[in-house]
Amino acid sequence: MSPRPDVSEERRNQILEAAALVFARSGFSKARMDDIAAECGLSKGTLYWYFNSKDEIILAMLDRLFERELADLHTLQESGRTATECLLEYTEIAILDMTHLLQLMPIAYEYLALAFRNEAVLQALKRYSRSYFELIIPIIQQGIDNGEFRQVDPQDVAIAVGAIFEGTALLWVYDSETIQIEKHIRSSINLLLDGLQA
Amino acid sequence: MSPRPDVSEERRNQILEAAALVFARSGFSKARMDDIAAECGLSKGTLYWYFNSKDEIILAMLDRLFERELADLHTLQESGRTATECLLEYTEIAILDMTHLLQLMPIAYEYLALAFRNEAVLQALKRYSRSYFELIIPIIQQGIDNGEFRQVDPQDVAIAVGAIFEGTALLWVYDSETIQIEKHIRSSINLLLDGLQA
DNA sequence: TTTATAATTGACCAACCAGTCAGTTTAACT
DNA sequence: AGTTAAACTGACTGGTTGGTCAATTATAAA
Repeated sequence: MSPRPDVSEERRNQILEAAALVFARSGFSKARMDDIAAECGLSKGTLYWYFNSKDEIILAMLDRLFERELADLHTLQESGRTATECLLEYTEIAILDMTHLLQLMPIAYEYLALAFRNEAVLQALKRYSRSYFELIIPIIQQGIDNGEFRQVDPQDVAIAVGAIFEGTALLWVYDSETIQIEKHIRSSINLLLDGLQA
Repeated sequence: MSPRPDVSEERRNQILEAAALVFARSGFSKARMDDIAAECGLSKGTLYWYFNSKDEIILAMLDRLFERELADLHTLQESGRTATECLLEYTEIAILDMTHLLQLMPIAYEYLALAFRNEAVLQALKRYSRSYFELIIPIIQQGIDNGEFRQVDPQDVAIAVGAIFEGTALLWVYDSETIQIEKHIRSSINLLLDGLQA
């Protein structure tokens, strides 16, 4: 029945990959559909065969980005180690993700701006955020339970950790000469961990 | 010699005020010059009398935003109090600024995205960032010198503090139901301060 | 081969909007 | 009252670009 093999998945990936590049280079609004088409070696018409609009491409691309990052975080194994070790490994994974995504950073911030005006984007962010908390709060709770950390609100700590990750990346945009993402995320997390010792 | 009184300052303010509203509402690119004109009750022609382009309005508006915030931070008096007290007061001022600027938050993130592609924007961010460090590092240094804090790198701490401010605001965008900016900035800063005690 | 249809193309269109400018109004100074 | 020039207006234009679609191509199945 299908007179040609189904290349939908391949094409969609191809398009989203190209879109990420072009959006990072020019920003969401300055990026033209023709640019994306050129970048992935397809025609504009084909983009519209696989996506209904420019906005749909933006949304799909960002969903994909977050999905990947969450997948990485879930590689974190809680095998018998201490909570401190878990948090430190978590830190290394997050740093790795971040350095991979450096070139896509501008997109992340446009996405945030978008969240104020687009319910779908906001929901995606919320899902991502909550997955993060579900992952990290139990680790901290465990640290408290086994006497490794003093009595603190695990949610407060999780938020502090998250704020350090996101905030350091943000400060790096402010001044990439002064801020070294890897070094300063590590030092901030360590300062925090020091304050948690029982 | 001037056949009419000089209203330049007044007009420029009026335009920038309106631009902030419209940009926050629609985003930089969707916002039309006609919208800004309508918002401030002037004609499009008049906007171009005071500014050469839409971009120039964006730049001026953001300079203004940062200028104000820095001015607020400089109200911080270091009069004889402890470094801890200084940092806590600093925190309260930053929280106050942030809650005032909540509705302008989307602009802040578009601005960040812009920084990757616009040297002028990047420079403005860098200036702002460095003013912040010049303000806060000495406070921490003082805390170390008088034995209030243990031996740490003051710059590392300053970066951690900054990351907590910016990062918490960012997490709030992710999930404003879970994150309470005021409460969680305070709790994170306190966790950090705990780790600094000598 | 022929057929059927999914996949692809790119010229084209219509809407949009930053920026222009010829003309009008206002108020300080004669 | 008249003169001057800054301040202001808004209809208009030209370049741009998201989205369309009639035509074309590729390929699995008959």
